[in-house]
Amino acid sequence: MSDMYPKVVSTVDAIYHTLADDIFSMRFPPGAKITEAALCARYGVSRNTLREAVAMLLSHGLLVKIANKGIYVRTLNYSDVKEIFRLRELLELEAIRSIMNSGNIPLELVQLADQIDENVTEDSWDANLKTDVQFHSRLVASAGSPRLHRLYSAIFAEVKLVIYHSRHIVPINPNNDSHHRKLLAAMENDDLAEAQRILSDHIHAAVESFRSVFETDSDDD
Amino acid sequence: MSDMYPKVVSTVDAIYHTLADDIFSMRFPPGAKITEAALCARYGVSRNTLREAVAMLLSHGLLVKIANKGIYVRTLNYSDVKEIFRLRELLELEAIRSIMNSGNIPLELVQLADQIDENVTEDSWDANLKTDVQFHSRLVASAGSPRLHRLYSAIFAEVKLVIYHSRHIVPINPNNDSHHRKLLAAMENDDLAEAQRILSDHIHAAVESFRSVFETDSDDD
DNA sequence: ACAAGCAGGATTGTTGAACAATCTTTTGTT
DNA sequence: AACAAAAGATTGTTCAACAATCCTGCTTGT
Repeated sequence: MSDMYPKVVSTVDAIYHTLADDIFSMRFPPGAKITEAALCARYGVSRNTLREAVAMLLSHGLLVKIANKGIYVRTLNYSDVKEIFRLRELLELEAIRSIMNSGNIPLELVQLADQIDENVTEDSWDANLKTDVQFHSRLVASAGSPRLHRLYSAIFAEVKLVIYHSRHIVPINPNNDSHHRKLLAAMENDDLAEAQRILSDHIHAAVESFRSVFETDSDDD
Repeated sequence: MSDMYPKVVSTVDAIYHTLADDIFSMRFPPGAKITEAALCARYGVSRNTLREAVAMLLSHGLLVKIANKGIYVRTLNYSDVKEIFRLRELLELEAIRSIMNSGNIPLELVQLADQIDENVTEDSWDANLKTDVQFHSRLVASAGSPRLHRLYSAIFAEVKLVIYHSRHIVPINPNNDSHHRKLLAAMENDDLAEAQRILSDHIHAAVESFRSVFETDSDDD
């Protein structure tokens, strides 16, 4: 991090996001070995600062450390994807319950859902995906439970890893029939079971669409 | 950390646990201000190492940071307790589903449940509590999902904070009727609904027993 | 007497360099 | 060719320094 006039976020946070982006974009592909010295040079920060950022990435599952040996970019197989999305489902279902319990659907979510549907006809596939990711992130954030959000953060980095790494491979968009709007409608309608069913279907469909990307020979179930 | 012949765990890990213990035992009471320099002196480690440990405590919720100001020991109110135990319930229920799905109950859990019941007549209240905590921790660990365990870690430090801080205040032991054995029996019996009910009751009873300890005037439901 | 503001001290944020511990690779000897 | 020792690379940890920010208390002008 070179010159930045008034410090807005901590250097550690900035490096965290920069490094995460480099992983999402495959500039550091799965399995790649990471050396602290190389990253310090790349980002222009001290080793201590970098190590704090790396520690976060480790705790969020984007990096894997082998003691005294090295740090590697996480390699995911299809079992991992299923595990990640199962936990994601669990937490988002809780967010839905919490929001419905509070009695009002945040406008922010409605806007994001609309945005997704509007863009679906255009060829802005990447922007659409980003909005989709944001919808789910904000869904959990609006549940009003800082700890639920904390737990979600601990799995969401891997969710993004899955989504972004299959960005140009996944055969067809599984989100093109207004899942998000229907979900919010069910929540508005006070129909918890329906809302949960829509979310679960949405997530299960996503997992299924990732099968071809992450399934390898050495992968049971 | 002074002399230790062959290094077993990293210094950061050691400091993490030592500091956590100091918080659990109220040597650093809730709301206490923590200064890095003081902790470095207390534990005899460098500031960088200490900062890495503190970062973990922050991500687990035991410490709270206010930027450029200081670090404070988390102060919990009854709303926090309810939130913490709700999430704990969510994750442990998932662990139960996962274990039952795998088809066999780990012996380790049976042994811990037996140990709890055996000790309940003795006056070893503290040891019993520790075993209870361990049971739930191992329950999630044996689910065979590293990420479920990771999420659980992100909330379990606060669970321990609640339990240990009310150690000598909570009126009566809510665990004295073989909850754990009954839970395992239901799991053995392939009765998911019953197992879930037992766990939820166990947790809700615990939360209720903490009400008097954590409830303050400025605390709505 | 009292509010504004400035100076000084304390604490965090970040850097750079150093050395020990451990792992990997190369080299050297038989 | 095989095994052992030396050299190199990387992580783990420490120390010292300085910048940025916050808190405190004092000075000063009215």
